[in-house]
Amino acid sequence: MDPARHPGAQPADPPQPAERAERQDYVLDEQVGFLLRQVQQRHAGLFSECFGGEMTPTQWAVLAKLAEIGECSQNLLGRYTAMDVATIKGVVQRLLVRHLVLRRRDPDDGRQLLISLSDEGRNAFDSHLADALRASESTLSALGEKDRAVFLRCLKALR
Amino acid sequence: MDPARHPGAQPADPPQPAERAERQDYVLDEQVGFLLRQVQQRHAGLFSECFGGEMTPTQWAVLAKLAEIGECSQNLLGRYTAMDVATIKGVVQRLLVRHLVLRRRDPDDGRQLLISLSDEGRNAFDSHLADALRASESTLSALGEKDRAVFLRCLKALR
DNA sequence: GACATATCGTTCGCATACGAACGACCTTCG
DNA sequence: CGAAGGTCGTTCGTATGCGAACGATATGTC
Repeated sequence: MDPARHPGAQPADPPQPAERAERQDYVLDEQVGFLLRQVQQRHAGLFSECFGGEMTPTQWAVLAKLAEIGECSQNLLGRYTAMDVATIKGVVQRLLVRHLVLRRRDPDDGRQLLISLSDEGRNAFDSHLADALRASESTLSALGEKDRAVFLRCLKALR
Repeated sequence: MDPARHPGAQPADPPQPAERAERQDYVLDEQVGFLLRQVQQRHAGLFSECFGGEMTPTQWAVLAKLAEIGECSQNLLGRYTAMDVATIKGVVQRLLVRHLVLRRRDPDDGRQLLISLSDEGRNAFDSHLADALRASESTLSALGEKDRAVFLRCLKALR
């Protein structure tokens, strides 16, 4: 099939040359957002593959951040891992069910919940560390050394 | 993290210097997936801002692709816009409710649904074209000309 | 101490995303 | 023709992601 060709499928009235020019200038496949979404999708697939489907990128991010900084309020944890309060709540909840994290009330601030890695969670982090590195590597495998550096620098600048 | 308790009398050469180095090497904020998610989130916010909250990136992608190629089966439209069959169904459904697209059975293939822009959808595309360009521009505003070119090239290679 | 304000966590609704299973339909091969 | 296999669309379940509203708690100010 040659789906890219739809010769006369749409009348495509020609009375507005200016708009038609603009319309031609807008190629979806050249837009940052569209490309970003696709790269993220591919990464998510590779990530799931590397982890044997046992962990999502966001769940891993929470484990990794907790391993990095230790016990932390749920709210702050969300900020560190770039998750909305509603999102971090769900992620923590699912990790709780799997006994990978612990949750307790902050004795000094009744509003906060303190989240930390359980022993099981720490083991999970250690045993999946290689998977995480492979996921990052796989995602970038199409780029050379130089491009990777520039690409990562750009990502940090755009975040 | 210091379970260096080796009850037995082992030769005790440096206890896994590789693993210890690995754990320190893994900084979440340096991982491509984590950065990608954040950049995408920022873009989504800018996109919503530019469009006055009237359109999501995926909905816009469908309109833009339909404007580009004309009538198209729902399945193929999903492939063009990088959406799962379950996802494209929802997006098309929401556009249908807003009367921005039309849907009809393919007379030559009873399985397919043919999706196309309505007049209203074409107007919406035209009137939001500037918003879309502003969204792309805003997302990349932190990068110079050269970096933008490299960045976009990398994104296309990683997709 | 009391009130205004701010923060934290929860919940709801909506919108992507994807895997899996399913029925309907088309094509191909024997 | 008829069976096998492929494609298309739908549905379900699960998991992000965000805005908004809400109650509970802390803090700052008077």
